[in-house]
Order: sequence, then structure tokens, then C-alpha cells
Amino acid sequence: MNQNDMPKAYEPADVEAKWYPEWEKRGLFHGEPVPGKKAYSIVIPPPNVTGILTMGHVLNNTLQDILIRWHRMLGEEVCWFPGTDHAGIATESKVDKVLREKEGIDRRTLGREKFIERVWEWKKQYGGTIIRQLRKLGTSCDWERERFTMDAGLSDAVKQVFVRLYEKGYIYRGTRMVNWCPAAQSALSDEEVIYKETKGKFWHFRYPLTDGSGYLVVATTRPETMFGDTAVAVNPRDERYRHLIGKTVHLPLTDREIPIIADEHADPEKGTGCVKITPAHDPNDYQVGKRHNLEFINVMNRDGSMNSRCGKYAGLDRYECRKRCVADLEAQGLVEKIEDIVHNVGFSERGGVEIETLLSNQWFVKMDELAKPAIEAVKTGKIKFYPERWTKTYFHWMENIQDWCISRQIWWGHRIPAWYRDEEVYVGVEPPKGEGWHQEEDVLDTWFSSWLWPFSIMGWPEDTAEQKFFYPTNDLVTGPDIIFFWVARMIMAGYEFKGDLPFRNVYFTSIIRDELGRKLSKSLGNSPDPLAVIDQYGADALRFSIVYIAPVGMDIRYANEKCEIGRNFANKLWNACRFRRMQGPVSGEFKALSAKTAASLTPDEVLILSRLSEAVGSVSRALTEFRFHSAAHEIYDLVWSGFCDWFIEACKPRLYGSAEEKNQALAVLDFALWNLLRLLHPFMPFITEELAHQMSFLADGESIMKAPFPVPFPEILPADAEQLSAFTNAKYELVTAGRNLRLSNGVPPSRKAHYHIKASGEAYAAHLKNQLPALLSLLNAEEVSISLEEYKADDGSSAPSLLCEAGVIYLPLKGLVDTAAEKAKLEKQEADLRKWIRSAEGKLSNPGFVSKAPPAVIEAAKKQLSDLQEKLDRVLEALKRLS
RNA sequence: GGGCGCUUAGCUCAGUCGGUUAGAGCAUUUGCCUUACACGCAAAGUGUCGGGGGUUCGAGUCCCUCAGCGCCCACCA
Repeated sequence: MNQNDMPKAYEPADVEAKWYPEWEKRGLFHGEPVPGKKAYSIVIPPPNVTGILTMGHVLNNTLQDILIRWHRMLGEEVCWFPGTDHAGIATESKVDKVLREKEGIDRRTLGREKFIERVWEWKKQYGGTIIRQLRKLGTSCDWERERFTMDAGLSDAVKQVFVRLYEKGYIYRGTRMVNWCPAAQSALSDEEVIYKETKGKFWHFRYPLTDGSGYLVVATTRPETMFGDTAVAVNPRDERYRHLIGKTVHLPLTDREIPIIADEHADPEKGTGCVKITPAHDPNDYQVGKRHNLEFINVMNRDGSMNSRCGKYAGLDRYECRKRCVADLEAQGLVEKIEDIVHNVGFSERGGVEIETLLSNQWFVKMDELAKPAIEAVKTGKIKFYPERWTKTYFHWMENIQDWCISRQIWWGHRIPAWYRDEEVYVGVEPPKGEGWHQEEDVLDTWFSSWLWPFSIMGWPEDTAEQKFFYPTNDLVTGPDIIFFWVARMIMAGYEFKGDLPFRNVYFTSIIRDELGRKLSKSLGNSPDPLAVIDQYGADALRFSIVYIAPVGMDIRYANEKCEIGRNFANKLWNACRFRRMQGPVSGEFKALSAKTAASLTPDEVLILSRLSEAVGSVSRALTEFRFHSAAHEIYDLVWSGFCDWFIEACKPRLYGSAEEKNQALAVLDFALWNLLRLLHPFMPFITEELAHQMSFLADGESIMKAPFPVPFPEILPADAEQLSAFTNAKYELVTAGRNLRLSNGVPPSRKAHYHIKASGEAYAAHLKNQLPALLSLLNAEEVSISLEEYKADDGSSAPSLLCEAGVIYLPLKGLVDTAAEKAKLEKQEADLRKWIRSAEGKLSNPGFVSKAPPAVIEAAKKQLSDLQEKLDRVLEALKRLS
């Protein structure tokens, strides 16, 4: 091993390409049921099989990998179950689009069977993209257990669940108002509709009374639905219209007469107070229609065009129809006025088009009974949410839960296991015996397989060792946007089918936005490609940066340049190790310091080891509480500031000193580095593995993945560690002051300086004298004299000085000193001190404080005041000397 | 309309149980290629903790209130 074989800068690409296949080859990601051993498991939120890696996935999977790697190092039997989701509508439209563009075939001309074959082909060829990309990130999923929601086993689980719920009476088929997506030509669940503020018109139309006595004015945003109107409603208490109740109006553009009815639904404050009732196309009108026994007229085709009930408008697209209706009504003088309004309009989450609410025959799941244990689990804290506030969102939804529309009029998905023959309906896992049965054409909502994921992935409904050992899983990491779609439903499914919760903790990640706070989206072009970022900065850099910048429980503002944090940090760590290697081979004490070394620790060593031991504890605590970001900050600060800036610099003279000093310094460096690498490994897996080998902490064939996670080591530290650390910090404060003096007085860095320190007391003086080599090195000084006396120059020249906890540091200067600047600096110190003294005195003279504050706080305040006064005296002395 | 969150340095954010003089990174200024690192080192400046009120010996932190911003749910006449 020689010092030249580590490049000056860390080069991630080769290191990542080397280690990932190695880890996988050695089976380090694999988890196996080991009865008696502590289990730790996570199921991945399965990305869409059509998906490509986004920054959202990066965050999500990095956090999961941190947890997984951490627990693996804790010696638990760990398994991270990966896989992908068949994503019904998304995949179907994706493949449909590809077929149309590349081959000019429509899925309908292809037919159901052929089309599904093509989707499978497409899935085989392109479906693994996101899984390959996840490997680049370093995720340690158990790839041997990769599953797909349409795998045979998972499809069995879906059928089982459907049949069980049907037999329990929780699944039913019925004609109800549903959300209809004209693009997908399928029903959607309520959760798949997103409402957007949209500019629209509020048209006021005249509906003539059939008795010729005038007209009513109804206001609507959807003129084209008027062909489905079967009444006009007014509020029974509305004086303006009471006399019209029971009469009829002529529905314009048709030859129909419809009644004027009284119903509370009509709001006198809204519009004109008269509402057209379209029971087949509006949820409220549907209720009104039921109350008044109105006719339900569906006026639309599956694709959103108008049907034969619309007379000459039949076949027109809904928007075209709207235009023509308005024009024709205008021509007939039936338009009273047109207002501009902004209102919320529902769009299909996937298709991006305006949805229709319409009456349709669909399959539903009754949810209220399923919700009960799931609500209870979160209420009692058996399942915990982080951040906790998401429980409110959860409870609100769960306590107002609606039946779930699970049927979809598409082809790609789990076909509903129901068969029809004439009026008979058969529901079962296997098709019915006998002739004449045909299976339900509809497939199930994608989430109907996702909600079973935590146990279907482990082989349910078979009774498997995996379920016994790994179920319930421990933690779930996912975005808050799918709390209803997925999290809530998994909890319900867990209790219903396994009789137990699916996971104990749910960590909701931040949502990633761009630098301006906008959501990342393809159309805005502000969606960075994680693979390009990995190429540029390295996977570890991306992982670390995104955790480092993720604010707790809030959205992340991400920009690629922020990956410099992680890249620079990786480089810093790399060079710290490179420096260490230049000093010679690894010592035998990296795993545990010898008693001899521990007994002769220098104050600098005591400080860094104390900090390290504490950091190990607080990083572990932070991870337990899912405070990833504070763990990352802690490690970053420890490595950069504590270890590199101070400790390495302070130990340099010892490395060039006696053999005994050098060996001790190396032992401590190695011990600290081996702890740091393991502490950091869950966050930056590649570089830590590489360095552990570069440093020979590990032999060939070993991996840091299986090395024990560090534990605090207070037993190594001396009894007076705290005091020694305080002295050392005070020493560093003097160094900073000395450097300040040098810079502000223009002493070039190339020149070795001379300093004098007037120590604050015997204890400080002894400590500083004892630490002279480190002081000289840190100050880049030739000489530092230490005494209890202030500095006096033989030739009468003066010396600027700065006041610190441990004493006053002087930088004697031959020749001219900028006394004005010196004086100004001292005067500022004086002013600050007086301000703080006033505040301290004020506090101590407050009778309330003295009588009510805890004694320790009062003592601290007294000590602070006397320290401040002492410092002020010294500043005043210096000022006197100057004038 | 209901709920949740945010507002701290130029920017992005920490700030634990209410307790010394409110911190970090980036950016800025100054000096440095000092033999691990210029993806670096050293030093410096920067605050009405959104406004107002209250509780308390003591409030960035707890309570009330107002304002601005964001998100979720409900609401398509």
C-alpha cells in the first residue's frame, strides 16, 4: 500500500460500479426467516412498472435504505421487499400510446387478449427500468424477493380477498354515481379525482313555462347536460317561486316538459335560486331525483360525446355540444346572461381530462366496518405516524369513509372473479362449472392489489415462514399524497385478512419541489434526472445531500447544485482517510483502543472521542425517531469541523514526533475513522465500503454492510473528560483569536508568528503549556509564551490582543501597529461586554428571578456575570495602555 | 366553508424540557495553492425570530389574535 494509489479527489463512478454487484453477488441484501433472531422488514412502495426514477423515489428509497442498512448493522435479520405495481390505467394508456405511435394499431382493433399479451411483452422489455435505476442509488433491497402485483401469487391473493369480501357482503355491485374518465373510459374512485380551480362561465337560461305565463331562469355551468334535465328545483321557502311549484316548463332544445319541484337542495342565494336537475349527471341531483322519483337520463357516451338522447347534438363532443347549445339558445333568445366564474372542476388524476359524474353499474367495497380496527390502531398508537400530525388527515378521511368503487373498464389488471349466466351471478376464485357463463369484463382498481402488498408479497394466502417471521413489517416510508390510496387501505387490509397491523411506524416523506417551490413536473421541465445527477456527483452525494437538505416534515426545495454538499463531504472524508494512510499502515487498535492508549489520551483526543461517542448515541436516537436530517447534520459537523478542522490539525505535530506519540495518534485516528465510517455507512454506502477497505479496516471478502453499528464508548474516556474537553475548546477559541490577530494585522501566513498568552488562571496556564506543540501548529507559530502576566515589549512596541475564556492572546508586532483599529476593536468588545453585563445584572437584581428560578440557573447567571466583569476589566486595562 | 402547515441572517433552513450573548450551509468580504483535501484552509460581517396582545422571574420556544404564503378535504346548480 503506498500513498499514491488513492486519487486526490474521490471518484465515485468506479467505486459504485465495483461494490454494488459485489454486494449483490455475495447475497448481502438477502433476508431469510431465522426463528429466534430479531426481524426487521420494510416493503417498498411499489413504483409503477412504467415508471422511471424521480427525485421523489430517490428520497423515499434513500430513507428506506438508511433504515435497512442501519438495522442490518445492528445485527438484525433484515429484509427489504421490493417490487413494482402494474398500475392499470397508467400502463394501459402508455402501451396503447406506444402501439399507436410505433405500429399504428389501436388497442380496440387488437382486441383484449392480444392487447394484454402486448402489455406483458412491453413489461418484460421495459418494465424493469426503475428497478435497475434503484440499484444505481445503492438500495439494498432483497432482489431475490422482487414481486410484481400481477404475479400469479399476488393475483391469487387478490381473488381470495375479493371472494371473501363478497361472501361477507362487503363487496356489492350496484348502479351509483361514479366519477367517469372519458380518456380512460373507465370509472374512477373518488381519490383519483383532483379538483382544480378553473375559469368557466355561468350561463343563465330561460326555461319557458308551459302555461305560457313566462319563464324561469336557471343558472348552470354545464349547458350540455340539459338533455338529461328531468326537473327544475326551487327552494320551498323561496317566496319568489313558491307559486310555480307543481307547474311545468318546456325544456329548450327538446320537446320535453319537466316539472318544477320543491327541494331543499335549491339554494335561494345561489344563482337565480332555480336549479336544473340532471339526476344522471350530478351527485346532488341524483339525490333529488331519488327523492322525487324523477327519470334518470344518461346523455353521454363512454368517451364523453353526447348520445342519442341529445337529438341533433348526438355524437358531438361534450365541449362542442356545449358551444352549440349556447349558440342555439342565444338564437332563440333564451339566454338571460353569461357570467364569468372561477370554480373547482374535477380532473382525472391519470388522464388529465375533466371527469364526468354519471350513473353507472359498478362494483363497490363497503368500507365502514373495515375502517374500525384501522382507526383504532392509530388512535391507540399501535401504529405511529411520523410526523404525527398526519394522523388528523387519516382520521378525518377514515371517519367519513365512502364506499370504494373498485371496478375499472379497462383491460390491464386483475379481472374481477365474477361470472354471469342470464340473471345468475357467480363469484369465486375458480370459474364456475357448466356452460354459458361469461366472466365480468371489468378489472379491479390497481390499489385493490396494492393494499394487500405487505402480506401478498410474502406469499399470502399460503401460510409461509416469511409471514411468520417478517410480518408485521416494521416501518413504512412513503409520501403523504398516498395516505388514502394506499396507507389507510393497507392498514384495513392488514387487520381484515391477517388479523394484525401491516407495519408499526409510517414515516411520511417530504414532497420535493424545485428551487422556486414549484412541484416537480414533466411539463414544467423542472424534474431533474437522478441518473444524470448520480453521474455528475455520485450516488452517495445525492443520497446524503437530499437527506441533509430535507427539512423536518416540510417540502424540500431541491436544486442539483445542492448535491455539492454531499460531493464535497464525500471528498472531505476521502481526503481525511488519504491523509491517514500517508502516515503509515493501520494500527491494531482500530476496533478497540488498548488500555495503554486509553490511559494516555491527550486533551485533543479526549475531546474528539467524547464528541464521537456522543454523536454515536444521538445519531442512533435520531434514526429511531426518523430524524434523518438531524442525523446527517450531526455526522457532517463531526467529520468536518470536529475531526478534520480541529482534531487532525491538532494531532499533526504528534505524528511527526516521537514513535510513541505517533503510534498513539495513529491508534486514535484509526479508532475514530472506523467508527465514523460505520456511522456514516447507512447514508453513504459506497464510499464508506471503499474506504473501509482502502484503510484495511476490512479484509477482502468482508463488508462494512455487516460490520457492527457503533455504540457509545464512555468507558474509554477519562473521568475528567468533560473538563478536559472544556479546556480544549477554550484552547481552540484562543487559536481562532490568534489567527484573527494575524490576519487583521497583516502578518503573512508564510511567516511563523510569535504569540503571548496571559492565561486566565493557573489551571489554564498549566493546560496550555502542556499543549504547546499543538498550539504552535494550530497557530502556525514559532513561539507561544504562556504566563499569568500581560505582554510587555522590551522595545516599547505594542501588541494587539484578544480576550478569550482561557486568557488574553497577544500578537507582538515590531514596528507600527494600527492603534486606531486596535482601539476600535477593543471599544467594540467593551460595548458588548457592558451590554451583556447590564442584562446579567438586570436579571440578578430581579427579585422574581432570584426567588423563583432554579438554583442551577441562578448560579450560572452569577458565574456569567463575574466572568463578564473580569473580561471587562482586562479590556479596560488594554484600552488604558493604548491611550 | 373545515382542517393542517409555514413565516428566524441576502437565500435555504436548524433551534430538544421555556433558562448564558439565537445557529449552520450557501452567498458576500478579506487573506491563503500552509505537504489530506481549492470539491480546500483561515478569518470577518449580517437578525425588530411575520405584526399585536397575553402567561411567566424569564418567550424564537407556551396561549390568544391578526396578516401573508402553501397544502389537504368538502364544494362543479
